[in-house]
Amino acid sequence: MNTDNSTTRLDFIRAIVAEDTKTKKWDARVVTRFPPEPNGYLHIGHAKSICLNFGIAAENKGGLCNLRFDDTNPTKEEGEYVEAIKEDVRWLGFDWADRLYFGSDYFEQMYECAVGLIKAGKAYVCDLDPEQMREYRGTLTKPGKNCPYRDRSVDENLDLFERMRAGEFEQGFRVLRAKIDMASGNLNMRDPVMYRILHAEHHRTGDKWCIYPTYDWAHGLEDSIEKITHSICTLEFENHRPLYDWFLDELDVYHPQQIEFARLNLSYTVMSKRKLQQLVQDGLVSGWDDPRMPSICGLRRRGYTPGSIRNFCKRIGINKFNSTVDIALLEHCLRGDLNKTSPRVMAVLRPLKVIIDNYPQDQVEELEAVNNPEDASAGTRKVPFSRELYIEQEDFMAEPPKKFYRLAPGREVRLRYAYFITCTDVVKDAGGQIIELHCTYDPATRGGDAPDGRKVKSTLHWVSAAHALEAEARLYDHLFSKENPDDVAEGEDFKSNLNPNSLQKLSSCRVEPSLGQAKPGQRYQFERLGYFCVDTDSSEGKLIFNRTVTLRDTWAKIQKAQKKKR
RNA sequence: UGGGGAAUAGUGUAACGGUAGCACGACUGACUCUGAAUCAGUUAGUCCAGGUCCGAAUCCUGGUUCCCCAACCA
Repeated sequence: MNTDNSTTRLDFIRAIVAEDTKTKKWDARVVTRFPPEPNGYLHIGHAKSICLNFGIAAENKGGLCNLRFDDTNPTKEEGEYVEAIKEDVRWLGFDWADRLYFGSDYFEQMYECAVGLIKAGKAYVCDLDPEQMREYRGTLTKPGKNCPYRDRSVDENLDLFERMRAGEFEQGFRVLRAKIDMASGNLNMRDPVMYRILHAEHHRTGDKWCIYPTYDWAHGLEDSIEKITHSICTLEFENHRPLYDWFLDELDVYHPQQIEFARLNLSYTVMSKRKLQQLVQDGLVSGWDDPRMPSICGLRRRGYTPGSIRNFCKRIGINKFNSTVDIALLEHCLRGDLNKTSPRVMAVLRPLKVIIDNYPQDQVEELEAVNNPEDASAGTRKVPFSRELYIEQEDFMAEPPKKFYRLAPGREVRLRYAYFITCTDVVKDAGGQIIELHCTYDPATRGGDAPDGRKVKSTLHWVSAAHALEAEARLYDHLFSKENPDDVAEGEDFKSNLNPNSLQKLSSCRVEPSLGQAKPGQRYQFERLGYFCVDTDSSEGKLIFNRTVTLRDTWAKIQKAQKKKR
């Protein structure tokens, strides 16, 4: 039974693609591309675009999606980002096969095209400096005016452009502009710059070039050269579409269709490259791969699965208006995936010692535990049980409030896969802090069931004190404490909304011995606590776990509600 | 009198002139050796005002609100 009707309900972009395929607009070809600029790391907003572009290609017979680096600005871009981006796209589960391209590979062709445009009288070399150009451009409400260089002869333009390429001029002096319309209501059409002089080393072309194409000039050409059918980009490029079309029309070359969709916004986090960069630079997070970051590498380190991110991207839809998706949906997708695949294990985050007074002093039993109730093939494992154990501090209350049905004085609970125990005594230190519990166990309940059929209200996780491994756990919460981090008081910025409790490190956790071999990246469910994965900082001698996401926690909600009442 | 986009439950999205549906969240309840998962249910919506029509989220008119654009960034 498949009630997933997402395949029959097409978003507006897929609808366009389907229609074009039907009418054979592009000879029934479907070719998309994901065109990152290698000047930073990918984040989950990029994942939306990646899933869209690679997804559309995969859903259509013979469809292709290229990975193309839009590397037209050597002052901002670096080769190191290229590898990181490739790794992230691959990790997300997409394959560009042999179609890895770079805008810089087309520089020569672009140059030839520009020469053609000059010859056609559609482009000219302009000597205005940036400030003058701004003045000539006009404003949103006032038309611009033609610059004095607009009517240079074709020969003069050709000569100057050639000399720009030859490196005769200083950086910032002289640009090549398209001759369109200085009075256009669309500022992008007011004779946009096509080439600027940049005496900078390019990560791929080295010092071969000192003029570089701007986005508007380069992007459509890149799409055209690669015979892209649907050039999908974000909303802010809508104003650029007339220019995209103008260039390709004037050049009279293959002309893809540009389609714009809305970026992803997520509650409790920021998505702009600039802001994320700032968090890294200011040391407010440990790096781009800090598990609290919405970057792909951050999510990966946190323990997110590629499948959960893909599923999320499928469910948020595609539209043309700004919206903010509740991060709870991302977490829902994550839990859904992790629940099916994560081996269960017992770990105690904040240990409280329990002594089973009537359990033989040096006896150890190996009790059988289920690895994954969602997956019978995951099998079972043995967990050691002994007289001294640790349970979770919050699983005991000396004076239990209503609806607390874990351990309390005189109360009987089950230790998972082990025995029923009853609390007989509470030991406190001088300061009144509970330091250990004394309990008795019922030998007849071995394995966790009472032969007389009596029930207990709750089941606790535990570890054997002598056998447990010490570990560190890093508990994460939302990076920002406000749903919209940009919602700030006058004079403040988004950083003032950082959640001071977004990271909590617990260094004296105890985990069951089966975790001794755990390798970085491996994911587990710590029963009753959440999903955890081994951090890259972890080593054989020092286990470190990241809490990927908590389990849904009804008790926490009840507590919250009770607190509110008071 | 700049130009371009867009408005559907708290959130995200369907419905393309014919019963406003789905998911997340929240709230009930069932089940439970994870207060998890699972299952059942409740909650709540067409930006506003007119108009066309037997019938409007959808078409028309006029408003309102929000987003993008004045880099030699992408």
